[in-house]
Amino acid sequence: MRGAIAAISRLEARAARLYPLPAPSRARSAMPTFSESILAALSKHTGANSGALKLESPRDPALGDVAFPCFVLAKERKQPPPALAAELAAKLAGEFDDIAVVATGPYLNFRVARPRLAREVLGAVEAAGARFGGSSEGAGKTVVIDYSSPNIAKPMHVGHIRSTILGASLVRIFRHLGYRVVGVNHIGDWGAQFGGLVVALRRWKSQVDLERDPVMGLLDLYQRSKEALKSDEQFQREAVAAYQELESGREGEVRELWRWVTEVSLRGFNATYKRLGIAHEHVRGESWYEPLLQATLERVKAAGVTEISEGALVVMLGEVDKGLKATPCLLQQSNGTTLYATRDLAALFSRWEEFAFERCLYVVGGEQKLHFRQLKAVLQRMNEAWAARVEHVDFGMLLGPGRVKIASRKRGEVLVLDDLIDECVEEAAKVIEEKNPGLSTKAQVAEQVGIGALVFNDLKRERIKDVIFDKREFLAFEGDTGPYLQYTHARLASILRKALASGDAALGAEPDFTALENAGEILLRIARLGDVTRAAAAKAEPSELSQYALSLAREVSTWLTQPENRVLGSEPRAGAARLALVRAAKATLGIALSLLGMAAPEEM
RNA sequence: GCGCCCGUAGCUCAGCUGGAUAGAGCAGCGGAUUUCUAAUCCGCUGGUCGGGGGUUCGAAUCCCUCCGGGCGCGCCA
Repeated sequence: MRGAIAAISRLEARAARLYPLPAPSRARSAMPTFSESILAALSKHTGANSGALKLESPRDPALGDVAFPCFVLAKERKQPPPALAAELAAKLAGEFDDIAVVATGPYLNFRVARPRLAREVLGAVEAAGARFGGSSEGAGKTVVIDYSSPNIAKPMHVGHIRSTILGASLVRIFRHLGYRVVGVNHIGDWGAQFGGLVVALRRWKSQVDLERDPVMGLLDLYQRSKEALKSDEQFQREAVAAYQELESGREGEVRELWRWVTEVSLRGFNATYKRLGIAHEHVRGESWYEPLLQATLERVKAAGVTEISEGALVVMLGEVDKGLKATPCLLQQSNGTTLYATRDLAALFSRWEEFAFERCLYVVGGEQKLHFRQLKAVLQRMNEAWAARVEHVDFGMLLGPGRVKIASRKRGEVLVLDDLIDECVEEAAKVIEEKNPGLSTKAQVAEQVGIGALVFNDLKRERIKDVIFDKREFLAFEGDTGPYLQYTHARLASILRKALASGDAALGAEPDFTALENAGEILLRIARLGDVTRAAAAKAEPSELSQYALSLAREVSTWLTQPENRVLGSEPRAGAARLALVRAAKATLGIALSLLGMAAPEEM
């Protein structure tokens, strides 16, 4: 994937040399953007603070580019909104030479002359390059994102897909905004079940294939150990002993086996992550926090918020969160052992001390809402001011067609993530064979498109919504899918490639932006990438960007299809303007795809 | 029982944090191909925004209530 990106940027650089866009430098520093101009003029004539004036988009693009609803102001002035709109329209008429103002009922609609709009938007894209839509709002701030977090000794299955894909996208989004991002993989490498696994390894190692695919072999052993734990008392005793030995920290056979299991599991995970373009900054197993558990308990106790209830150590939470009055947080069982919450609390303290994060996001399914709400409430009771920085980024469940549960662990059926990815890639390869058999990079593109379909399927709706996992639907590669976005990108790339190859007359020409008269929606859409990216980060909601990318791709596709917008071989100055639009749309769509964690192929 | 979430076209979802006539995709029907890539585009059909109250100049959006569905609820993770 890295290679492809390098190739794209080489092409970009070459294209930029051949047909430079209007120099944005002076325009950006000296001239306000059209929305700034509009806000300033409104502020001047209404006396209202420009921050209090809210601009929006007209319902119908034919009405204008930017709208100002006059209701609020009209009420203050005890004036009918349409009258105020008309009055303001008259006053503002003389303010601009390239922005038209009309009053439409209670609305004031502004339309920016296409040359100005184009210069401004295309110039901003050109100036920012790959950083377009980004900012430096996160400079000096750290965001910790806990995502994916699989358990060892089992392959990643469809159940891990949502956290992995959502988290990976959030990592990219925050990074684009200048944050230092620490992607954390909190590996489940601890627990009583490893006692059973160790015994299973001792007994049946030779009966399974641990050579070719160790993780699948381990899964087999893990399932057999679960059976044996139920029926075989000798096995049970050995398993308990093995887990005790593991917990003791003693070096020996048990520790060695456990370490080996961890290693091969991580190796397997990393192969999958590599295909998805994912690399965590911080990989740490639950086991790492074991030595900190006593100190964590002491710390909570010292804060004076614990009590003993039915023999267990708990923190009552009703006083900081009424909804939790019936559900205290258990930190230590009556037999002395610690719990899930204890471990997460230990990890949280450790992360705070290590990273002093601005936000700490847990990309974990909605089933665990109570757990994270309790963790935050414990912090609140301890008067930790940073409790508010901890967020549970919850998401809906993965369901099969007909809303039935899939990947039920109880029955031991696992839909292995790698197999699923393979299936998507194979399907993509078939479509390529059918649509574009001459493509020289078939295998690479099939990988990009297949994975793109899978990733986008998970990101296109709000994360809280359940995902109906219907292969027939997202392997169709039609409509609102990842491949649709990639295809649009490839078509734009194709135009640029052909312009370069043929030495089109538009390449050296001075752009005539009046040729972009009917491209206003696209330009306005491009201009919004920054707002959308910020919203996606603020809400921890990648679907903001998915929906944005779909809108942009739809508008671009429509525009490209109209014969009058033909780029190549048209009148050179008009062609130059259209070529500039194509370049900016491609760059913008490419950035959006990359923020979602998808490849943007040049051809497909 | 308690806590939280969801309910918009036949299906899957948008709806710019309260604004103008509620929009896409899929499915169905009908069109566009000597293609700057038809993995596309255009048109048609399809709506009591779960029901009922309320707040507001204005509600799919905010509040209350009921209905339907889901998730969770101390010694698992």
